[in-house]
Amino acid sequence: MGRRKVEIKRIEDKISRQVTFCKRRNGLLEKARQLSILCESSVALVIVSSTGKLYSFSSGESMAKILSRVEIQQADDPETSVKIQNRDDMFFTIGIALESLWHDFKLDLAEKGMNYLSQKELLEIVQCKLEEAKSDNASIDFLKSLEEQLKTALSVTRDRKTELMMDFVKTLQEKEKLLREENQILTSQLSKMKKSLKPEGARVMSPEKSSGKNPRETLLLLK
Amino acid sequence: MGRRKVEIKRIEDKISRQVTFCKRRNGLLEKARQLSILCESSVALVIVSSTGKLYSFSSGESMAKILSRVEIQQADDPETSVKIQNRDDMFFTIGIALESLWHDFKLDLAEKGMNYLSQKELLEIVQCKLEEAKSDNASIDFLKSLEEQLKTALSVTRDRKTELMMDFVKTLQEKEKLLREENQILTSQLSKMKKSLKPEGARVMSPEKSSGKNPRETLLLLK
DNA sequence: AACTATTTATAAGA
DNA sequence: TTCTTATAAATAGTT
Repeated sequence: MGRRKVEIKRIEDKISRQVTFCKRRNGLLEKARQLSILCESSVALVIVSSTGKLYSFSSGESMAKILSRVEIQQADDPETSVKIQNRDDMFFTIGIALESLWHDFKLDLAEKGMNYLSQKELLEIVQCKLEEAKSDNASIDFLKSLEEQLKTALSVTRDRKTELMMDFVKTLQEKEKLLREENQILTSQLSKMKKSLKPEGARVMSPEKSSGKNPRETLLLLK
Repeated sequence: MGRRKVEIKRIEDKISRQVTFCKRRNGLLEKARQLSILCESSVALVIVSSTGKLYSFSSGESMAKILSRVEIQQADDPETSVKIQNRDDMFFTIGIALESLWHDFKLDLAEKGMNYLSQKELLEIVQCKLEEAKSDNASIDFLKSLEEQLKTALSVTRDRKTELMMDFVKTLQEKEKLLREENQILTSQLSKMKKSLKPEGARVMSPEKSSGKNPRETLLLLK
């Protein structure tokens, strides 16, 4: 829809690519908004330009409703609930979670006395903050804290892997404790024997020779 | 763009709302695809109809690139990296994670010998499975496993907490190894001394009495 | 699910 | 950038 028909392939010219991005991005966002209103559907749209700038739209409401419906259903009958087994379920889940988070975020801002901002303005705030972070030369530790953030935000979500790891750590710590106890006993036995023996026989095979590691260093490593 | 101009407000007639949803949904998905190709941008779009059916599009590629760039930047200078402090950062993160997940999912399916499916067909599979799950009256345990799923699926994402725990586990395992070595040395020293001493003085203090745990059990625990 | 009259989006030019 | 405008594309109402 323009002066001439365009093939759908990467626009090579940088300038016109940027211009087209701007126009079509706005068009897409507007269409998303219209669809969500006209047809009472939930729409979540994220666009990231090739320069990394973020644009998004989300309708919220009814998706949040779906979410809460699912939650209620789950609460009613926790025994029949089924694990997410595959990526299909997961994608759907994430999609809803994303939408829900975004919706919450908007509510959050609204509560903080920004009731009169349009969604467009909200998005501008978000982008502005992200820009700030970038120009501060602060590379954001995005990914590393994703899990933690999710946990904070999605308080309903429980972390099984972490639990398992915690258990494993606990086991290891117990092992360590036992070993140290054993070590101590052996050491004390040894020193007592040495005392009772006095000079003879103690150096049949020195620990330094039987192992690459020096036990003193070892103990130091153990804090 | 039709026989007459329409106001952007909820379409009251159910039938025409559904028809419009179908038409505009397809239009929106196609526009999203075009934008992502023409302008090399990353686009993630989720649409949920008022009846709960899911439709989505995601471009992937360049978002994944952005993601890896962030990671590299982070790896280069872990000291200057900054925590996600607010929901803005988080939303962006989630948006990228979502997009990345979807992209991974598509790759996954493609690998599993479904190379010739169009994206449309892929989506149909997803929807079909979701429909199945619903009609099975199985309320999906969405949120409980969300975090775990994210962790499993986002192979690009490195999880700081997990990393820290892994490090911790590694340290513990090293400690364990050293302790075992030390233990072995002590044990061999002790047995040699016992041999050279023959009967006298060996049982000044038995390990079994100085500790509640039997060292043999301990060694068993250590595999 | 097609058709087609219109509206809307947008490519190119200014 | 922003606006203008010719034209392509999307789609509302109809069949």
